[in-house]
Amino acid sequence: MPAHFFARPALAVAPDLIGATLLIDGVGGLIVETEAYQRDDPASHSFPGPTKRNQPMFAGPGLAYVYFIYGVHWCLNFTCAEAGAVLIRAIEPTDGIDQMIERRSQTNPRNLCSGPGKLAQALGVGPALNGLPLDEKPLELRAASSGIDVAIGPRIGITKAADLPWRFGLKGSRFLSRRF
DNA sequence: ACAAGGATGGACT
DNA sequence: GTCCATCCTTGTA
Repeated sequence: MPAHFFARPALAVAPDLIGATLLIDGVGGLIVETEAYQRDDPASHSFPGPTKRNQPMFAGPGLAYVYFIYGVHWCLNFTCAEAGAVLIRAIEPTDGIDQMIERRSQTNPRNLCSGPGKLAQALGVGPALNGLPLDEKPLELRAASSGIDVAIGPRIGITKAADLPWRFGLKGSRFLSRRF
């Protein structure tokens, strides 16, 4: 993964992450679904300006941004240029599947990482990861191969700016959180 | 100090 | 399809 990969707007980074490999302590797989969140985007955590929670989004590109939602789930983002971020929404498991099964108490491969909360649990994402650089352990990222067919659609689970087509996925993948 | 609501997932009808 | 657990963050007084 080139050093400047994340030093671009989230809207440019998000589709390029489809097909990339993400590992955390050796556990992970192929990123098959992402969403872009930008600074002047009412749905973005950075929209109201700097706060304690969104600190990593204002701390520069190439960092992990981890937040807690609905009192239950953790979600993993990669920070980009201009206080943007990309939400990692689904992964096709390839490495450390046994550990994912243990963490998720779930044996169906399609239910291990098919959603932002699920993949966070399967990969052991928690507050300890917040703000960490993406090019250092325990994180490992490898760029996608060329020729990836990317599907585009509106983002999921938001009420503000819900019509923007800023969700990206690997076309035809069986590991998405939802169909496009 | 307090109330509102959320980038979800699992259980259930 | 509907319902809702559960708690952190944020805006407001």
